[in-house]
Amino acid sequence: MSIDPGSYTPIYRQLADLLRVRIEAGEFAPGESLPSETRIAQEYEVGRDTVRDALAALRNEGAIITVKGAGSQVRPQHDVAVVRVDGRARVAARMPSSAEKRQLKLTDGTPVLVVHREGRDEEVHPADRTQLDVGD
Amino acid sequence: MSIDPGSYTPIYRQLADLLRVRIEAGEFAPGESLPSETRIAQEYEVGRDTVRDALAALRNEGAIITVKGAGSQVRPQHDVAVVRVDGRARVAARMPSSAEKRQLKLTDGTPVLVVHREGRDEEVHPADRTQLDVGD
DNA sequence: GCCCATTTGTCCGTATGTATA
DNA sequence: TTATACATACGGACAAATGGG
Repeated sequence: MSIDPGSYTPIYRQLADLLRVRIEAGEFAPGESLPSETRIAQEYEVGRDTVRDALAALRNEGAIITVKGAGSQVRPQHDVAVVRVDGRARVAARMPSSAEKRQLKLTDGTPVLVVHREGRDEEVHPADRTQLDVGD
Repeated sequence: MSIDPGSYTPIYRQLADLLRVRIEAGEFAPGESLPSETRIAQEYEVGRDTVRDALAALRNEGAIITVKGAGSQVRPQHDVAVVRVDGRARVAARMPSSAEKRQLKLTDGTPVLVVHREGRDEEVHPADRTQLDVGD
């Protein structure tokens, strides 16, 4: 499979799909680095900006993380903290505000879980390392 | 408040902050269009690319939605469907796969809620129009 | 239905700054 | 210190979608 410049699907999206397949196939282990943007641009014969668009898409869907100066890697799996939610509650999810993102040290593509309970403050949990245990 | 090109905070981020403030102040109602990228670029005297970076940040945090050919608008609030979750369950949140994004017609910056229950199929709900009612 | 102006999307280029190793 | 890699910011050009007339 390769890139078709004549396709109606944008190149950066085709490239993101190709990289996603390689990631899911296990070609890059979690925590392992992908090739550099320049390298990928050479391999697929596209501009670096196009590569960056593809990597941005993968970041925003939580597939990879990127560290300035160091490169991109498959998103490492965190240990999951199971948070018990007693009693009746409302649970929602959303993207963090920029303040929450800083405070909780959230990477791009990481939502938060929000727990509302009667008479209590709202709880906000990072979704990349939290599961809720609810009910009963 | 204005943009300081000499700041250590990137221009596109300063611009995103400025626009976020204007949105939160109610200058643009939900569903109401923001000025065009070109217009914003002129107003703040920055390149269109910088404006696009700022708008992308706002999209990915769920603050706005953008429609090709039509512009960006403050994210309209959906009616929330409350989904009752009976019994014990595990609840998580993550960004949708590209397939889920298409199927559920999710806009950028919209996570999904995932409900795991013993002996049942996993349930996936769009977080921009779903809340879970859990417990008891 | 069609045309047209507007607007966003895609893709490329260059240059410079900053973080990492 | 040096080299590599990503981040930011500007520019231009054309494609594609929208909406109004």
